Amino acid sequence: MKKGDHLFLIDGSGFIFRAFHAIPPLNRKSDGLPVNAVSGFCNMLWKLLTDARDTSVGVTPTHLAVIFDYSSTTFRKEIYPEYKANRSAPPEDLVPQFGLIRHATRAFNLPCIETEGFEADDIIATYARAAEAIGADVTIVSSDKDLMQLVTPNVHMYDAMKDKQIGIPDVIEKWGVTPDKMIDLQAMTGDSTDNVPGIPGIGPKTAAQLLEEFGDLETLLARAGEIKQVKRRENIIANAELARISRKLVELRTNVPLDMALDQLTLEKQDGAKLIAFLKAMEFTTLTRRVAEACDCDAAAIEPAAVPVEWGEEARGPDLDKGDAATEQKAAASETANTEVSDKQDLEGNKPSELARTRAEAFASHPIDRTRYVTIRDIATLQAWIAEARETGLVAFDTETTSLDPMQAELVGVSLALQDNRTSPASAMIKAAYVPLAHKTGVGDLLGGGHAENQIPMGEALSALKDLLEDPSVLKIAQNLKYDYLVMKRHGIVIQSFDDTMLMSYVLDAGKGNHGMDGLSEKWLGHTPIAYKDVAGSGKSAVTFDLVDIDKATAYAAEDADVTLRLWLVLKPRLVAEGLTRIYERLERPLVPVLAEMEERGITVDRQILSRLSGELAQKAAAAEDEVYELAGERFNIGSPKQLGDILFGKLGLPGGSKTKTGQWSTSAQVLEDLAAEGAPLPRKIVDWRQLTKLKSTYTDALPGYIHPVTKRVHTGYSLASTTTGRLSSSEPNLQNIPVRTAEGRKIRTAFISTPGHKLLSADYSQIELRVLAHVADIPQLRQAFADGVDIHAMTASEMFGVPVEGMPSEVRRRAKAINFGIIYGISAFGLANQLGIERSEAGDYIKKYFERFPGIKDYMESTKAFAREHGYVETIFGRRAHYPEIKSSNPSMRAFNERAAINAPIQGSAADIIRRAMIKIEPALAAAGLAEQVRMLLQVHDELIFEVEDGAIDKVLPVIVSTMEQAAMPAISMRVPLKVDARAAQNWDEAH
DNA sequence: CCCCAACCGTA
DNA sequence: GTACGGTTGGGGG
Repeated sequence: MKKGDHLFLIDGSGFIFRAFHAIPPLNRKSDGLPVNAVSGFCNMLWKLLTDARDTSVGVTPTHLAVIFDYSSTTFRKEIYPEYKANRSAPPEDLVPQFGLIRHATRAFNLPCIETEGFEADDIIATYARAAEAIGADVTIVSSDKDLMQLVTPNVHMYDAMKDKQIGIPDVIEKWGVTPDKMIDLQAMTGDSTDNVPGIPGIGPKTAAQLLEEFGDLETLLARAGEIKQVKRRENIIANAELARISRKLVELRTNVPLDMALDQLTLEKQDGAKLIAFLKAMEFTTLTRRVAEACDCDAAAIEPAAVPVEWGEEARGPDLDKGDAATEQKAAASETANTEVSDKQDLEGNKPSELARTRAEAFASHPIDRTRYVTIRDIATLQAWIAEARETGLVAFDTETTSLDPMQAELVGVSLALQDNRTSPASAMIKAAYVPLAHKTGVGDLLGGGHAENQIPMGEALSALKDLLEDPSVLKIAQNLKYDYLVMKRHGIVIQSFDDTMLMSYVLDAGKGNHGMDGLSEKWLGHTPIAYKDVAGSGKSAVTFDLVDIDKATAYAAEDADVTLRLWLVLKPRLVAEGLTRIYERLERPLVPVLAEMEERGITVDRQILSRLSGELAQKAAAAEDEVYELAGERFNIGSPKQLGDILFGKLGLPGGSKTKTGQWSTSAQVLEDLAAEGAPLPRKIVDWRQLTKLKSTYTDALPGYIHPVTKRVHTGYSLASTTTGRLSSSEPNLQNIPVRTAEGRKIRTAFISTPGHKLLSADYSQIELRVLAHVADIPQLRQAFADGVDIHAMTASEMFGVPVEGMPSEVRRRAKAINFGIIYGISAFGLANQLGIERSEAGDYIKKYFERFPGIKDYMESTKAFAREHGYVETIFGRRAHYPEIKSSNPSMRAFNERAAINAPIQGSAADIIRRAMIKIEPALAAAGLAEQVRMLLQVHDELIFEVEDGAIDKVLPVIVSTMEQAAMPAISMRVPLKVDARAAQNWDEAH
């Protein structure tokens, strides 16, 4: 072997397990012998031997060996007798395949290597290092994390089942550490399948974080006293020795005595007849035919080989850690394709944080070049792009449509961006294209223009795109994917495997401005994309995108995909570096399809009811208006606070209350109520008029305009990334602010109805934010009260004022309730005084008293503020961050405002996280109960979920929903306070609530 | 035509 | 005192 050679080391035991679980066991020989793993193994080998160049490895091997485990009694047992002690017997159908795979290896004329006392991984490690020392390149065919410690610039891994190369950046992105730190990481996290103990309570994320901070395990153990988290510190100190043993278990030996020298692994010519004989025995007809073609043999003339099958115990060497189906599935599910950045040229960053920077710099030297964009006008070219996306496993994707409303939008074209691996440096080169599908000609033409020429027919293009978008092995990257998801879903395409750069930015930087593409592009790429209005015009002259010239459309649309891919390359490693991957993957990304489906379903709103209410409101408002003019002595625009102020405080000379920030007299409801209390009749009428006109204009008049012409339902849009705390927001229409507090307002809710044969089911969390407060601040009395299910505000009042709960005056309870809410909002004496209509000094006394009774609350507030000042953000109980960059402002009121917001955010945000988790879990929970078909989740209103349920299924559905919601924090967080959910079903939203 | 302030609906 | 979005009036361009 010499410099420049390429050695392939195949982890035979690992592959067989992986293939066994990945390939359906349908694949049996006619006599019933299961051969699915053997089949996968043979196909993979053939592919690598004949056209490895066409896989993502991209090179042809000069040397190759298949390595197996010999037995499970290795030196590791001596270090730690419990090593792999908990493994279970392999599945019955797998047992005979171990022997068959060794036969297969020999049939391929390949070295079949195993050494007693050592695991396959140690042999692989030894060969890899030896080859590397000579200057050869190495590809380890395996996706086992235990081998990732071997990855270097010259040693790659290759996941044959996903056709994915794993290099340094991939290890970093998956585990948050460089490959050389993998040993330390595994030593800390342990491995349940191998029974490697590790340090209890330390998972991959924590381990990566600690390694980023301390450098390596030994340093960490030496300086463990510096760790702030008490429990973590104690765990690490107590288990230091266990960690050291674990390290010995996971560190691979690179000095295993080798039976075959590297030179003996030279790839030999195939013996076609021998291979075909084996393949025929296995009844692999397709592969037999291919091999026969390739070696120009007559397969029919070759007799199947006699292959002995070992069913029994003596079948050697299953390496069970690779065989834990649950582990494998989890890995496959959590790993939605990692970056495919090739690092052949550049040794990209040693830390994820540096990777983000390195890439941003790479983009600076390869700025966006719109002249390179292409317009795809024929199906063959589109197919070629799709094939390339399959190779790289990564594609940025964007749709162009006729509307911002995904329920109305007509698809006009799609754009794609790919990493171009043939250019160098690979990390910086991206190619992008636009596929026009429904552009029209003749803008300004009276006939409205016809279909533009040279566009791929919509159906043909969609069918090709469907294969790509639904392929789980290709990661689709989009900005605000929910939009594209809905548009494509309406065309029968359900996007699988995706990332959303908007959501990544949101998870990283909530509270630091918007997460729109143009802003992110400026911020991370220093590039200003073409403005939409420069392409489609604005205002009266604006046209829909189908009327945009295709060349202009290409520049605009392809750029969007290009920018999106570049953003992803920068944001993905940042997510890892900041330890936020989990939040993104568990709390953010899974909500995209959930919300998209809620938006798509919509809810029925009864036009007649609203119309009748509008009439009633119009009459009442007109009557109120007349009375206002009567009392004012003249007609004026009541809706103008300016004119109203002139009447009230000028003409009538009523005492003005507060002023607005522009110096106008305030005419707020609060001010008017105060004036009414003084006995003036006009202010009361104004308040009434305002309520009536508000209900009419915002709700009864506006809602019918949102009824979709086809579905006849109202489809709100949810924004996942527009609040600082993690709440959703709803718009067009906003269905999170439908009136409920007044009887008049509640009538509007009666217009939200279920479809025939169904009921609306409303399930809402009771006092969720106070419960979260009791949990995070750990207040014994509050915890007890919630555990006992008593009236929380009455309990608070009783504690503070010494009044027994029995027979408590409602005013006393009201004050306690206001204080409880005030606490959640980051209380101030000013605000509380305002709320209760008392003196500021009195409010201050209440707060003081409250802090005396519940000192933990004060502690929580102070420590939250200190945390916010130190880090610039606060965290929810699940680790979501809300940033407050102005928390150190020199402006006292600005600073105080930020402090209150920072105190509120973990409470509001944790509650938001809990309901997010519930929303993600609901569908699977219902499906598990066999009820998925009878229920549709329609709306979310911060602490409430509204479902449409088939009449007959309500009794079964209700408990599933209630318990899913109540258990939603588990298992991530075990709440110190129970969560309580109330649920009810009725014909309309008013009665259900 | 666009933007802001004021106001008010929800949790 | 926290977090939103929608409507209206009104001013500036």
